[in-house]
Amino acid sequence: MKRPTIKDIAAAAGVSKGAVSLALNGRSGVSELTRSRVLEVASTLGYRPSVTARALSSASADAVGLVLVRPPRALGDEAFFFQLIAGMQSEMSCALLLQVVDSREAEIALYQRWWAEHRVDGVFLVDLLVSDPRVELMSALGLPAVVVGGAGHHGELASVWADDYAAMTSVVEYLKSLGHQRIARVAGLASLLHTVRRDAAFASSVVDGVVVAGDYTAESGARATRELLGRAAPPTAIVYDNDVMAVAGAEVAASLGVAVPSELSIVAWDDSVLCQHGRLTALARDTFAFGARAARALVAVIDGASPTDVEDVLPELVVRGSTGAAPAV
Amino acid sequence: MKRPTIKDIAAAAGVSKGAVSLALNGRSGVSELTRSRVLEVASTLGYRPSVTARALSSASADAVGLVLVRPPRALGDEAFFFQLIAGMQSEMSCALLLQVVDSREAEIALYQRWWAEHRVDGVFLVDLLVSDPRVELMSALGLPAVVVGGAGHHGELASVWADDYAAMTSVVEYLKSLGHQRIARVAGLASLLHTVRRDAAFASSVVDGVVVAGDYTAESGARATRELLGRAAPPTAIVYDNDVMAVAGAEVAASLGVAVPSELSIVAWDDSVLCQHGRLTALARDTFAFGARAARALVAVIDGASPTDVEDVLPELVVRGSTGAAPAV
DNA sequence: AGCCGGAGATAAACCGGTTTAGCTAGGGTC
DNA sequence: GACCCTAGCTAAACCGGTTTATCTCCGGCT
Repeated sequence: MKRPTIKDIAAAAGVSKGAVSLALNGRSGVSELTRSRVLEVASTLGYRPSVTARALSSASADAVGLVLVRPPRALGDEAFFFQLIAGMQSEMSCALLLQVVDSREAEIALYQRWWAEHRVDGVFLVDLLVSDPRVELMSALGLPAVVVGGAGHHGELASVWADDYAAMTSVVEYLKSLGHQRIARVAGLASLLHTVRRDAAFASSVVDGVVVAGDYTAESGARATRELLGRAAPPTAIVYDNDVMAVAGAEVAASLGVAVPSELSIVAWDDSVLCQHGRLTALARDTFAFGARAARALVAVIDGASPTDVEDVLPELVVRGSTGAAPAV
Repeated sequence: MKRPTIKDIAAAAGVSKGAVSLALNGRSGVSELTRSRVLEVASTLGYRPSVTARALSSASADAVGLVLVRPPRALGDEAFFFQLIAGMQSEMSCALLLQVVDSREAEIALYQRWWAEHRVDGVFLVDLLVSDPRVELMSALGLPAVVVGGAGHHGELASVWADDYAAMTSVVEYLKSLGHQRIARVAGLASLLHTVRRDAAFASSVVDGVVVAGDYTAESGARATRELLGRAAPPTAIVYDNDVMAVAGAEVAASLGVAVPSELSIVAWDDSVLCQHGRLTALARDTFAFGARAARALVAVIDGASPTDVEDVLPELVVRGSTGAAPAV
């Protein structure tokens, strides 16, 4: 089997390769008569331009890239990214080049390589670090990019983000209104920008708030919870940085005989089926829509729009059975 | 910024483009002296070959493809695919071109297009249909492919699969050993090959077994369960085709006041965090390892190995709190 | 001495597009 | 009628590789 090329069309239509190219791309330089003839021949031959060849002559690569730094095994449990990817796909007509690597260095090398090879038209940047070298890199390379989930403005890059600071504040206010005083937080990786944001918001709205570090795994969630509940003055409410840790925490509480929510209130960041079935109060954001928004932003930047920052809707607190009034002292 | 090309190396080393190409690819036609000189120049210049250009002259595209036919929104809940993708990535050094489309026709068109454009070196075929046109297509195109999860042999294609028939039989035997007589099944899409397999196994091992169709969504699982429990002689055990439907079914049972497992036993196909937290007995397979195996198979086929069928380990039944002895009559 | 063969290299064609330079014919201007 | 523009098209270069045809040189064999 062999696909028709631009040469075949040129021959069939009795014009030159160049004319065909002009005609197909809707550019001036050919008469309307010729253009329509070329288009007709192209469609009857079932012509599809080769993205590969086109990318070579410095045009579109018809793909955007996403690199995830993560131990591959851990990826499977993170519904967040899959939701995000699904959302991105819904707004893109091109393909997504996805690769999982195990280090930040490999990630940067990969972005450089993709750029050098004209493999992608643009990229998504996720898991933004506090001072992220990728932001600089993208500007230097001139590679269209969208920062996903990193609050604030980043160099010359477009960004799509949710206000973690305000969200954290609202969660704490909610817990306070229920009478909670000793509120703890099980945080995510400290190197990530949004962790720092949430930390800051938490610190400024809670007096004597305790923060324990986690790494998004169930084990770390369980460990942190056990540590917190074993204290002399255990917290009456815990806010977890993701759903997996929250669910693990709820189980630890149950196994220790700590009643939820009468003795301990639990809030999860990011809603999921897991929270729904565990009846956990969760800070829900529409990750799918978030991904879709990011994709729209990237497509816009690739099309030459000047980079803008898009703030996502504020996550909404979905109250379920895991939060309640603070226990009487 | 500009990456060095093969021409730059040729100039720097004082040889021709052709010689550089031969030297870099370890092919004969250049002296060892020249080869080492070229390699040295290439490394000092930081040369990286352009996959795009290489793909054009009918060589490797350094990517493999995966097309998912699915309403994008639904994708996010299917941890299965993400696990699978994560596993694939762990065994591949190249990138994965991922695209979600909404129809079988679009899927086929996309495979053809990717092939025509040399965009991928091979593809994964998932969600195999009973008589799947893609199998024929791959052979016709000569595009390396691996059938993922479709039991049995498929034309000239390699395949990686788990024995659904034996697995279903073992589940039923387990339930029978607990004394269950009225066993029902909430099936997945009838068009999929593995559904047919499981149906056949179910039919041959259960007398008067009831099968209700579902579509993997929580809603369909709930609906099917409600229907089954409303019957004159409701089943004492239900086997669901995925985890989402099983969890939904468990909730329906709870809301109807049907005790699990004393009045109703529940088994889910595919284990997940959802089942773990819902304490559901589940048929667990290591999806990550499954994906890794599929990737290895595809890499082998791309490297010219003759296609083979790899049978995955038999899924293991993880007994949790949702199954127990059948209620006394 | 004459012939053959092979190693080592180069120039050029090719992959499938885009882009630029150049050519031709027709119309308008003075 | 000479001159200039421009529309419409073609030929050719180019992107960065691979591959093939060709050319030269050198050694071995008869």
